[in-house]
Amino acid sequence: MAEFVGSGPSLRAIPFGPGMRDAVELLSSRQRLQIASIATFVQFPPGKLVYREGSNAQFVFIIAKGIVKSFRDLPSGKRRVMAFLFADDMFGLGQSGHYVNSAQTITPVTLYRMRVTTLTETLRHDADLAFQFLCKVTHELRGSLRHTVIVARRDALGRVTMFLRLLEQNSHLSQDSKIVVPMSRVDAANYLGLSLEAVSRALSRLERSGIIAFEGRRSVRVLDRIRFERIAAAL
Amino acid sequence: MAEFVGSGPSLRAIPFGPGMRDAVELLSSRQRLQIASIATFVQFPPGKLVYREGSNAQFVFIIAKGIVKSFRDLPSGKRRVMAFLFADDMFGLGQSGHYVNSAQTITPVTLYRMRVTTLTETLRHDADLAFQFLCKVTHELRGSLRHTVIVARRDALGRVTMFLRLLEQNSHLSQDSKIVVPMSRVDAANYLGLSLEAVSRALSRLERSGIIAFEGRRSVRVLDRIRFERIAAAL
DNA sequence: CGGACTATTGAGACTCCTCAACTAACGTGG
DNA sequence: CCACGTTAGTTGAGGAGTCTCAATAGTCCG
Repeated sequence: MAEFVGSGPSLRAIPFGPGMRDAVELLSSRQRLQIASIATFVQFPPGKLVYREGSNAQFVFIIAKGIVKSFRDLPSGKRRVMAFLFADDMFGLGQSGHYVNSAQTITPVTLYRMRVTTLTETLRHDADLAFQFLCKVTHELRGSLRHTVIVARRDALGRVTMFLRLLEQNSHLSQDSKIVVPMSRVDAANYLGLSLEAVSRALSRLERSGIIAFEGRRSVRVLDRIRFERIAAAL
Repeated sequence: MAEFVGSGPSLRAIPFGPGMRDAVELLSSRQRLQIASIATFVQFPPGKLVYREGSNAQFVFIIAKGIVKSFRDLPSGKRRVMAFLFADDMFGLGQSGHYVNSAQTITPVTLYRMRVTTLTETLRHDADLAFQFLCKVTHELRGSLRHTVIVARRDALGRVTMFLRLLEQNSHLSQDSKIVVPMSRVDAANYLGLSLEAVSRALSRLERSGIIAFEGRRSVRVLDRIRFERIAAAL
């Protein structure tokens, strides 16, 4: 088995209990080692399909590094991106042994890969670990609810603005109002339930209005935080 | 403490592991008794606010009977219904000790109420129970993803049709294509991200097209299953 | 440097939202 | 039992916004 980077996998989440705040590394070093002991270390290039919707859900994954999209293809041929997944996120929990979404890498990605059966067995014997996974999935549920709120908006401008804010909050790296947009416009559009033209137009309007400024196509800086937040909140 | 009905609380969900299918009662009778031992039995009339968004998240709830809506009020005054909750559903898992949504009863409701601290303590000492809660939250996460797919559609007709299908799958009682719609048009509209006029028009169109027939305002029968499913799938 | 892909911009059609009026249903009190 | 008021739901007309189709510009990679 390959060597594990750092101190092993982690699960970023905000617990539901009182007295804790902001993002928390859920796992103790003991728990990280425990997961590491049942996980395999795998790497993927960008654009690689990790698994396909409906296929046999053998593995659960935790991201060590990189970005993954979870998506679903609809009968019409449209594609819905259900979530963008970052470091310390978990994915691959299916339904009745089958994946409900497809998963594909966006950047080069490093994953911890565990057999569902092995993970299940481990969780059934370690209450603390199972509880941390519960916190993590609850955290993902909240993320999904936020996504629903974004998608339910009618105006493209507001959706795109909320999306940028989401990326900003997510990337621990975002310094001095610089937001990295690691995915393509098409992926963003599929996440937001918009056409890519609408995404492009909304970004253009934000730029022309002096609210944001592009630094290359994959990086934006927020110039007018007041108006930025006003648009995001005006739903 | 009041007496508990039946065999105690349950958690309906579809596990992610292999070899299981369809809705499953997650909890063993031992686990039900364990939850019952830390839960209080509470009843609410229709339209009663169970808790308010942002307030202190002291309790977690499991529904024994009745229907609850979980919603969020937006700055504009609009209301987003994030989920309708039915028997054996759990709700009240907040963030950092605060509820992220408000919860309100729709029908008369009977709830199992547990202190978060007590539940947490229990889960930390019972790996099997924690694992079942994990399955349940995973199940709710899938429900939220379905919701996102529905809301991301542009056409009101399709959204309303998918909503009816959702209700049909959810209500264990739905016999011979009769679907009970227990919530108001406004609640449905807030769930679907539509105006109530749009919901009303969509239902009217479905009825005029001969696809559904109303039996009172809160009950519909699917007459043309083929076209019904075609509309639901045509996104 | 060329080609394929990604992204931007423009014009017309369609759908939903808003505003408004109207109808139906329900519960209350006389 | 009925009249009334309140709430819920239906239907209509105009305006705003996005989607689609189409063409152009920019970018990445061989």
